[in-house]
Amino acid sequence: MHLYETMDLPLLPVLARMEDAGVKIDLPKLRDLGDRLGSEARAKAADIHEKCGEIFNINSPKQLGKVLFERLNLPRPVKYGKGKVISTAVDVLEELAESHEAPKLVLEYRQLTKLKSTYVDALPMLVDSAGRLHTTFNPTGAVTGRLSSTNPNLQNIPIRTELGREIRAAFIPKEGCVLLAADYSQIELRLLAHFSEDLLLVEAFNRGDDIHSLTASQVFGVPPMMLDAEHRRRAKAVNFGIVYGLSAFGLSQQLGIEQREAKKFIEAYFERYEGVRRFIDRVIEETRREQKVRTLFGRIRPIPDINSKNANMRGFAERTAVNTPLQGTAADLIKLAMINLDEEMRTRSLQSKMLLQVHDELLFEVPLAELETMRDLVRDKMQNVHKLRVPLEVEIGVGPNWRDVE
DNA sequence: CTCCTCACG
DNA sequence: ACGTACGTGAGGAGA
Repeated sequence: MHLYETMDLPLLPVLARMEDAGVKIDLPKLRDLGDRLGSEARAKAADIHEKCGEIFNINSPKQLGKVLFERLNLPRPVKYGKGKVISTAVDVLEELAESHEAPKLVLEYRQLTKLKSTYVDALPMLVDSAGRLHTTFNPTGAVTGRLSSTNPNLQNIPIRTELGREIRAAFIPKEGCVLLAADYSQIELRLLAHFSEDLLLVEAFNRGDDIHSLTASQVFGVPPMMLDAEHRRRAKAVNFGIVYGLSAFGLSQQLGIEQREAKKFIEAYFERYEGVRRFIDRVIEETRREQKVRTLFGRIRPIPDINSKNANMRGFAERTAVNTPLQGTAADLIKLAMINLDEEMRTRSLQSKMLLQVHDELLFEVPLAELETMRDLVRDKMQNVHKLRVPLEVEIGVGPNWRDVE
């Protein structure tokens, strides 16, 4: 039996049904939001032009760079951006905000125009006559085995800012239904525990401990009772870094700390989580021999650059080799769960519809009469999709729109 | 078309 | 000494 037969092929009709179902959109809400974003963006632009003493196209990184670095003479970022254009990306503008009012305004302007152009203006044009929006899922969209979503991409609907969440609130269920969102909690770290068999990590997940607090306690040498929010925030970044194949530089950028300090955190981490260190070493070594990595279910990703003479390319390849089994196995697991769930829903003639998959989350439209049935079914099929050395936890939220699911 | 930027997990 | 966190898709600028 190959992956293709057990997983990728059976997933196709499931994806087709999801695409066909589509998700209902609150068009008046989007229109109101568009008006708000539009007028706020115009006001913001006028403010920027006044503070800079010049009218220019703020959307043009080239023109913006000229104004900031030549006209206003703001300090150039350390990393010049090897090209001709000096970077005006978020982290650069955040730093410049300390020297002048304009960069902060530009960031606010960018948020408004991003939300308007990419979502509020673009999505309504794709809504069908029934008020529903249909994406296309690409089953092989990502090299790791993840899906991707296009035309429109419904896997990057805003959630991180209050204003962005207004867009999410425009995703609604049809009459008589609610939306049910189910997401795997820390699935990649659980898979790291599974693969590495690291004692601390496995036992922590089996006890149901807060994993970021544990890492904070281990890395910073602070007793659990004495941890504050900042400890936990930094530990969370360390855990993310481990999954991505971290470097001291990357962690220091992420946390805004010295590279020396980041290096100490990383060393402390591997001293405590020896199983994780061995796992990373083993994956890199195996990848060097085979020039490829595999997920738990045998999905293969070639990593030819793992033996490159170019240290930079080799570094990329090594981080990729570490990350792929984690990201890729998570993708395999949710694909399997989707197949099993779809099968069960059809067998039981349920009217609920699976609508979207966002990498570690599934979204359903559920008639009120099926709510408790679906809660139990979704949790069961997702959590028990495959037996691992640690439990898989699924958080389920229900609500009148995609923002207010809890 | 490529580059930059930024939305998500 | 070098450049650096993994994986995507989309819109606007500019050539």
